[in-house]
Amino acid sequence: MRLTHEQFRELAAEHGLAVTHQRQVVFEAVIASHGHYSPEDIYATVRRRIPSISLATVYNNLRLFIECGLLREVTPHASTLRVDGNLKPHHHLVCSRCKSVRDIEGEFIDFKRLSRHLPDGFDLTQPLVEVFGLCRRCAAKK
Amino acid sequence: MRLTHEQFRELAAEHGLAVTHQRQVVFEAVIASHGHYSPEDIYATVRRRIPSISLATVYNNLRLFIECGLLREVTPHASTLRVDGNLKPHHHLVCSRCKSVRDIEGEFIDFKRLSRHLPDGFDLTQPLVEVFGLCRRCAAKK
DNA sequence: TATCGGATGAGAATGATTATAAACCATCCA
DNA sequence: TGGATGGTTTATAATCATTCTCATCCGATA
Ligand SMILES: [Mn+2]
Ligand SMILES: [Mn+2]
Ligand SMILES: [Zn+2]
Ligand SMILES: [Zn+2]
Repeated sequence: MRLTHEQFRELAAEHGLAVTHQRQVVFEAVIASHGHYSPEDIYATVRRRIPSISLATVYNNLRLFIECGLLREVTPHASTLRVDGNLKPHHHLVCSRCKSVRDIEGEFIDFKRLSRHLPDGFDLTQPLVEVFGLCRRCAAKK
Repeated sequence: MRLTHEQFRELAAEHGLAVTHQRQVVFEAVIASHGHYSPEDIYATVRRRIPSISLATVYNNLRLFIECGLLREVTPHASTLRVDGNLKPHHHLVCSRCKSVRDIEGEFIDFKRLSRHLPDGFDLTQPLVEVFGLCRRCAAKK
């Protein structure tokens, strides 16, 4: 996908964001990437078009886009290590906003259907699933 | 759950780990916690029993336990931010070892059944699901 | 074109985690 | 029981991703 200057201007207006050259180029780099990349990756790409851009600007804009819902965060966990002493296989329910984690019971995965969509050789012997949403408290605030 | 010295000794032997006092106390702290805590949290707990213990020891042993499968990591993503320009709702398949992320298609979640197990007020309007396993390459190595 | 508030860039600061190296100690064996 | 051995612990330094600070810049509006 390639955005015209005009399309990005409209998107930005919808979300109350000022239109700057850096912002447009960062956004386009992510959209065009078709992957799940890090800020450093994006930075490297964007520098080819704007050599003077700063890494902080990339971070700023990625955060901004994520908050607006213009981009999705692939790593929506707490940013620090958490460990679990519950060794019984179980799934987790995670709040995308406050990052709280709860155990969740129940057989709600259709493994037959899931396995049809797995890439060849992917090992799901001990499948773990995390479901993301908003906990009651965070849903109320929003 | 509370482990006797003897039980921990057996567990450690099974996994080829030396038995030390610090190691036992760290492990017990996690098992007893019934939650999803950070190394700092565990450190605070363990210090009540071993005031001289070092934070590095807590990190060392948590890592070790996770590698052995004695504990589970609640945050099995890459430790740095990743962004996704694909705005279409979709799910992810994540390799627990190399942290690679792939999009996955298909309706393999039984939301009716899932919602029966949700805590009251949890908002799943835009559900995201991550399925963890081992990619072909990592499954081959192991 | 002049003004103003938000955006940018360079570099410092922060915070989590890991690396280093010396002291320590669990285990094994004489 | 004492002594060697190698893995473990500790204190601290180093690293790395990310955020902060603030001076400068620039896009939007009139
Ligand atoms: Mn759990
Ligand atoms: Mn994706
Ligand atoms: Zn929440
Ligand atoms: Zn892998």
